[in-house]
Parts: sequence; C-alpha cells; structure tokens
Amino acid sequence: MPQPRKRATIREVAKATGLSPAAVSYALRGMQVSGETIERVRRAAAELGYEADPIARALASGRTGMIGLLCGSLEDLWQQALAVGIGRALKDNDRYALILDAAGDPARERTLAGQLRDQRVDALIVQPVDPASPFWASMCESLPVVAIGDALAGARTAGEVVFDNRTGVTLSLEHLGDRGHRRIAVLTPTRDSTPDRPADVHVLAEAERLGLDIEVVTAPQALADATEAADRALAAGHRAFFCFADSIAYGVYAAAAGRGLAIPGEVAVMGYDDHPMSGLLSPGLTTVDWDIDGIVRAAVRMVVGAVDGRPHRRRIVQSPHLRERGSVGSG
Amino acid sequence: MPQPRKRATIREVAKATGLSPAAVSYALRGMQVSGETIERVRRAAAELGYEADPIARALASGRTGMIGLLCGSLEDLWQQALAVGIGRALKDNDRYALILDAAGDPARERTLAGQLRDQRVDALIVQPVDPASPFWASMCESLPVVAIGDALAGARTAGEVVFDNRTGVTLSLEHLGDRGHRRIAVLTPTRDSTPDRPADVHVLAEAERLGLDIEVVTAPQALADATEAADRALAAGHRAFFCFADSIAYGVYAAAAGRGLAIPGEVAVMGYDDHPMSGLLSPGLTTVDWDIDGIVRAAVRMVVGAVDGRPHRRRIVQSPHLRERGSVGSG
DNA sequence: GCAGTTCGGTGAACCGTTTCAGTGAACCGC
DNA sequence: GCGGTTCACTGAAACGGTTCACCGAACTGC
Repeated sequence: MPQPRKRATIREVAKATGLSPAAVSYALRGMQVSGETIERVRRAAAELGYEADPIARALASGRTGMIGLLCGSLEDLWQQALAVGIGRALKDNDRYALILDAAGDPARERTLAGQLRDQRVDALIVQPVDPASPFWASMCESLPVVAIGDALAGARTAGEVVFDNRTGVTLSLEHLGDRGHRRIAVLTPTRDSTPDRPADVHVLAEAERLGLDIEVVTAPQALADATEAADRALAAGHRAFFCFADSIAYGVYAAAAGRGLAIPGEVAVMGYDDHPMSGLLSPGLTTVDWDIDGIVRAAVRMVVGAVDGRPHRRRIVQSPHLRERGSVGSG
Repeated sequence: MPQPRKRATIREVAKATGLSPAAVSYALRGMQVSGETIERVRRAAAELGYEADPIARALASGRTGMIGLLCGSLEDLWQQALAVGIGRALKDNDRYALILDAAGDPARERTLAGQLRDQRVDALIVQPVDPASPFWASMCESLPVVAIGDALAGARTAGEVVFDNRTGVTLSLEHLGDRGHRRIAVLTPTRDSTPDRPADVHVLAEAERLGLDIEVVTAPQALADATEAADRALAAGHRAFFCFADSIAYGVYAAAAGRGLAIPGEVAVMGYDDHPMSGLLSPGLTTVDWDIDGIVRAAVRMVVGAVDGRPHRRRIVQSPHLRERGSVGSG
C-alpha cells in the first residue's frame, strides 16, 4: 500500500506569499486581484509545485471541467470511433472527456448517467440507448445534455445531433428492394428490453410500404456475437441482410465466409453507419454513411457552448447518403 | 443554466434516524454498528433518496472505487478493443474504468497519469507510450500501477502484463525473410520524440541478423494517416511491409488498393496484434496475435488484487504466435 | 470636502463525507 | 463489586478548495 506523496496545499502557498488562501484562489484563476499579486502567486505556486486539487475544487465549486460521454455500446466500432473523435475534439477545446459504456443496457445507461452527474461533470454527451425514458427530463434539469442519434423525448436538452434514420432506413430498404431482395433479415442491436426506437418502428412501416418480408433479429455488435447471430439467420435460410450497424454487417461477412457463401453472389449485406473499415473489405460494404467528423464537431460545439453559456445551435439533423460498394448484388 | 436538484445529505439521514452523521456513515458501509441500526439507516436513506456523494467521499477518504485506464493511442483499433474489454471486465468486478487517451504523446501521457492520480483513482492501468520515463517510479509510489505491453523501467509496479515483443518481432521478420522479402518498410507508431522502445531496438538487431534491408517509417494508427504513410512508402518503391499494429496494416491495404496493387501478389503485408477485423479482409492479414482476453483478465486480476490488498501474480509474459492468413506472398 | 464607487484583499463559512479519539453502558470473569 | 473488554455510538477535526459578506484605502464627481 504505497503512501501518497504529500502535495502542497493552497494554505502553504498563502503562507509563502503572505496572502490569504482566498486571495491565492482568486489569483490563480485571475479574478479580482492585481496583476502584480497574480504574478507573485504564480511564482510561489510553481516553486512549491502547487496545483489545485481537482476533487476539493469539485466539492467546493460543483464544477470539474470534465464532460461526460455516455456511449450506447462500445462494442460497436463506429461508436468507438465516435467516442475517440469526441475525446480528441474535447481535448482540443482544453476539456477532458469521461467515457463510459452503457453496453446497450437502458438500466445501466441510467445508472451511469446518474453517476456522471454525481461526479460533477459540467455537461453530458449521450448517445441514448433508451431515448424515450422520462429519466432524461430530470437529467436535463441538473446539467446540460447533448444527445447524439435520437432526440430525448420530452427533455430540454442543451442540443441534439439527430440522425435522420427515417431516410437512412428508407434508402437501405429501397436499395435492397431495388436489387430484387424481398425476404430480408434485419439485424439490430436493440435489446428486447428497450422500447422500440423510432428507427425500428420505421423499418416496419417501410417494409410494409415496399412489400418486403422482413424478420427482425437481435444481434450484438461484438464481432463474435454478431457472427453467431448472422450464422443462425443464414441457417434459417436468410440470404439478404439489413444490419443496423456496420459492426453487425462484419459478422455477416464472417458467417458467410464460414459457410462458404459468396458476397454479393449468394448473400446480400447492407450496413449502416460507414465505419472506415467498411471500405477495406472485399467486396466493400454497401452502407449508409453519417458524417462522423461533422457529428463530432457539432456535438462538441454544442456542449462547449452550453457550458460556457454561449448561444449555439440546439439542433442539427444529419442526413445520410447511400454508400454503394458492392455487397448487395441482385437477388 | 439548470439548477442542480437538491440532494439529501448524510446529515438529513442522521436527523431522520436520530443518529450522528458518523453513525450513518458507518452503518451504510456496514461497520461497527448493530444490525438493527443498519436496517433503520438503510430504510431512512432509501426513503430520502440518499446516496453518498462520490466527490465528498473521495475528498475525505482519498478513494473513489474507480480505476484509471491510460491508453497509448486510441486511434489503434486493437487498443480500442483492449480498452473496451478492460472496461467491461472491471464492470464485472463492480468497478468503474476511467478511460483516457495519451494519443501517442509521452508528455500527454505524463499529464494524464498525474490527473488520474489527482482524481484519486484507486489504481492505474497503463499501456505506456514511454515506458522508460523516470516519471513512472514516482507514480508507483503513490498508487498501484499495472503496466500492459512494456514493463516500466525502474518502477515498483503492482503488476505487469508484458508482451514478448522480441519473439513477436523475430517471428514477423523471419516470416517476411523466409518468403524472400529482403527490403522491408517497418511502419511503427512510435513518435520521434519517444525514446526507442525495446521492440524498436530489437527490430534493428533482428534485421541485421537476418540480413534484411529495412527502413523505419513513422505511421499513425488512424486509417487515413496510415494510408497516407503507406502510400508514400509505396511511392518510394517499397513492396514489403512490417506494420507494428494491425491498424497500420489496414492503411497498407487501402494504399495498395488505391494504386491498384494486389496483396499478396505485388505487395506483402505483415500486421501485429491480431484485431478481429484482420481475419475479415481479403486476403486475411498475416499477423502476430496476442491473447487479448488473457491480457484483459490478467490485468484486471492484478489491479483488483492490488487494490484489495490480496496477493496476486505480479508479472505475466504474453507469447505471440504467427497467425498466417495470406497477406505475405513470396517476393 | 463629502457621499459614492471601485479596487484589492481578508475571515470564516461551507461543500458532504470519513475517521480519529473518546464515552457511557453493558457484559465478563472472578 | 471491581478492573477490563467489548459494543454502539458521538463530536469534532480533517480533506482542500471556493465563495460570500465585509472592510479599509484610494479614487471619483461635484
């Protein structure tokens, strides 16, 4: 059990400069003190190796300078990329991200969001698993929340970067339909316990409109799990897949390879999200792309704006495009 | 600016139960109080919706129950997978991971490690960018540190999961040599500012031994950057690549495709790490694999053991195997 | 020359826990 | 019935900052 090295406290800096702790506190944050004093305090602090204790600061001020990032499921490569991107963008804004993983579980999502609040994060960015939960309304009461993906129902968010999933779904299903696929397995990460998301509901509506025969199958995004789910669907005779995440589509590639089935000759696959790896597969994965850099920038601008109390756009809708690469042949 | 909902404090619970705050504190942690009182306190706490404030708790006790995870570079897909894996494994041990990204920068690594200490994480897991820094010794004085990858020089770590990079490098270079490749571009994420890591040094020694003509090129792990670096190497006439991360090898695939060069016919590529996606490419990426689940389990066991003061293995060496998939033809 | 500001700074309360050093009562053996 | 433990609990001091209320001195306008 190593003992923590004793750090200098604000009182020691005060003693060294002959000022009160309060003055030191103000000086180091550049408030209400003369320039000459600030310089003196800076010097003394540097000499003593003093740096304000973030925990004590958080307790007293209620702020931390950190921003919570609550991801829906970090098994998903695209969401991993999003998290990394947001982390780096926040760093460029001199802020730190606290990244947590809801693992696709609505209950866990609520727990973690509450913990981030208790940790005094200045704001929260969330890619909600369960956007319909009334919990979000109370969350938005206590700190600025920026939602990515789906808007939070009935909550006063500080901003939202909404994906136009209706268009995304329509593009995907139409593409499959145009290529002659009528019986389609829809692989979605949504857990049974999650209330139907707008996107999922829209899948049913569009399938009806286009006269498609679909079966919705739950598939986790981790490659091994997705492969297993895809393999079961292949065993059940499915040959056309609409995957609600590129990560899941990768599982279809793996499962098809395992059964010696060729893509796109014998199996058709559509992804959703456009992860960088999707362009590297053979054939490339046909998918629907979101502008991930744009999403990152928008979310970070919103959250930083909200924290600093600056005006900012509260709502941006991301439109998808079909990225055709060859994984959907004619059926 | 939303106002934080007022939460119940320990004093209110004390008042409600007619006990002192100290008694409540003890009761909720099941220490030194009668079972009947514990039950009474529990009930009152539940009724008031009381939960101990983690920040105040951290300030008073110096502990948080969180474990810091400092990654070398989260641009790397394999490291992303490792981070996610560790996060989930810690969750299974009822602990939370605080994930930070050093972005390949030794200075940033030191800064972030210090911040995690200041945040009172109970322990730190680090995949060091700069394992030779004397900084780690002082870090290990103030909290348990578990190192993944390279051992920390001159530091009393709580544990280390060391990769046998010597063997990994030897396997890789021998494989390339056996297939008749003599002139090899080594793509490594190591920044110029980083002191040479043992693995990098070993590359030079082994190249010498095997009579290979190598050129070391710095390449970031982000796909776009790796592709660019690989493209420059291709332009310089390189046709055989040893990439020090699968993520970098993906860049070679992309660059080769961009120039219409076939793998393995015209370009040979070796990866390092074995990310799940590597098996999905065509041809599959020949690489050196580490048992990522084993690494996760070992690191988590070590860190949890160190925090709980239980005895645990302090050092595990991971041995690599060659995972031949077809991306290295005969040159 | 006097009320009214502004400036630079102080003292003390406060944030919400944990923990150390007691303390009174019950219980023990003898 | 007496010293010695144990038990269940209390009071107050940390932990290391921030912030509020206030204060004297130096300006300001008139």
